[in-house]
Amino acid sequence: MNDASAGVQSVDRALTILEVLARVGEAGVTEIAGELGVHKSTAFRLVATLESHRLVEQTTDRGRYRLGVGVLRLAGATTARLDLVQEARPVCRQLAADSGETVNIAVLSESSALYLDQVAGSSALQPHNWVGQHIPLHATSNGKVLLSGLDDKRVTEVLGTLSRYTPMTITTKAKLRAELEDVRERGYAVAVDELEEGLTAVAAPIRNAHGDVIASMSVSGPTFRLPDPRVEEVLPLLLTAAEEVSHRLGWGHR
Amino acid sequence: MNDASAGVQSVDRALTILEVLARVGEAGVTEIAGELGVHKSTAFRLVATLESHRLVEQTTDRGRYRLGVGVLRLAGATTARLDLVQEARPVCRQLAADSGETVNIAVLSESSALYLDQVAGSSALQPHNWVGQHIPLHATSNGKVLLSGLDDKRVTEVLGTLSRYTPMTITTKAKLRAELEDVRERGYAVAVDELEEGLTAVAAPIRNAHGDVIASMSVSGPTFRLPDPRVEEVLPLLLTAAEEVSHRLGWGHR
DNA sequence: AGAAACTGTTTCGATCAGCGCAACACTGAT
DNA sequence: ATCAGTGTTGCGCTGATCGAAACAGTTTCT
Repeated sequence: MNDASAGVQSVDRALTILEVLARVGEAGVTEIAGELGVHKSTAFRLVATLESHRLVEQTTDRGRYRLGVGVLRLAGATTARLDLVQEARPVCRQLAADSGETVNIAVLSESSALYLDQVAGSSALQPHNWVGQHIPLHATSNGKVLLSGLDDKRVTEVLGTLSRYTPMTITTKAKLRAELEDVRERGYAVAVDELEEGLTAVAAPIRNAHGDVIASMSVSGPTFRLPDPRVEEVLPLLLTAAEEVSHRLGWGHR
Repeated sequence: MNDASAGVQSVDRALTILEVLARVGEAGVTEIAGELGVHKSTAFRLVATLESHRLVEQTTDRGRYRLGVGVLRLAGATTARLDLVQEARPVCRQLAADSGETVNIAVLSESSALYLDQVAGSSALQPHNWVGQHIPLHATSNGKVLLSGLDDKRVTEVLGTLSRYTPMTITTKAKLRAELEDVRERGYAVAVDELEEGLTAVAAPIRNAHGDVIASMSVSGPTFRLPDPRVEEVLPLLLTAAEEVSHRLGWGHR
């Protein structure tokens, strides 16, 4: 049922209560006691202590308990320290090392993708630095991932005209919409020679605690170095990296 | 500094550690032990237990500790269960999309405004995550709206000294009272440069089935992007959004 | 280099905090 | 009125928890 390696049991039980409440939403003292395998009174005292720190509060009607605003307060302090770039950087470094290619982090910003961070791959020729640049959404893997997090209505709002950059660029909204559907289904996006000939990129979503797509992480490099089979190799690395960052930002189960 | 009525001391100390970390961001075992007035080893064991639940994590470089992702996971569960946030979130999203600015939900908590949720606007960088923070009531549009829902007697109880943050901050109770009267009449509140220079916000009340003001919804952004005429444009969007949430909470049907 | 002064971590025995028990107050249903 | 629930509280016993001291590393000073 529980991990044997606890530490301070009393604290361990209290924290387990928080997890139980997170799972079931609301619970009474008796129910909690049952879940922990301890006596009612024990559960009560633990809950009372949690309550004194406002981590739980009891509903007015019937003495049941739920998570309280103290949690949000802690979360506020957490996100202040755990911002996207700071959390993503070590993961990006690892991914860049493992794949040997350049890794980028981008967010949606005013109808384009804004590149927030970049970690160069191990290769000799350095790509140019995208950080701070606004890049069209429809012609990049990052852009497609970011768009895939929006509903159709917002996609329409955000998209202007789909400029052509190469013969491979997607320029019709219908085709783009179909592509976005694929991205949502597969959980990643690929762009080969769509923005620039000879440039291949693959991107995956980064989600926050609510499950919203708040950013995109990509691996990119010259097309000759990233042919289809190589992309297939890199993909699982990218996906686990993006998921790792999502988890750090609170994207838990359920 | 500490409340004498603790409950389970072991748990109380552990939770205090979380609060300390929320305040200072990062701390070592020794520092934490000093703050609690306990021995190093005690602090260590408590921290280790918190770590096993991922509520704190250890920075790689130097063995210091900070709040971890477990907090965010709990926060996600908390907002999911608070009916207010759950009902408000889609409306906030829409409002953020329509206005392009950041939308917040705040409630009254312990003589200050507690920010429960935030949806970032389409602008480039995330402004500042207010969620979980306690903000002074007299210097924010949200605060004024929340105060406007109280009668004069309760306003007096809740208000302490009105600290000055900028030259625009309202610092006399008489002036604030007059402002609150205006807010009640108009049904919204504005704050330009009152908490922070260059920050403009406009807020409207969210009411429950009884008509009480239970929360406040705001649109905020840099003053240069929200001059008077722009505020006038955003206002109707905000008012209908706030009313929509109020309706979802049961306000309106007799 | 070496020592001193810091870290965080581990071990261990004494002790007091925290546990289970049982009684309590209360609500709603039978 | 009785029962079956709830959350809450006082009280002794006991083992989980605490603090001291030793350990294993860094960084800093001499």
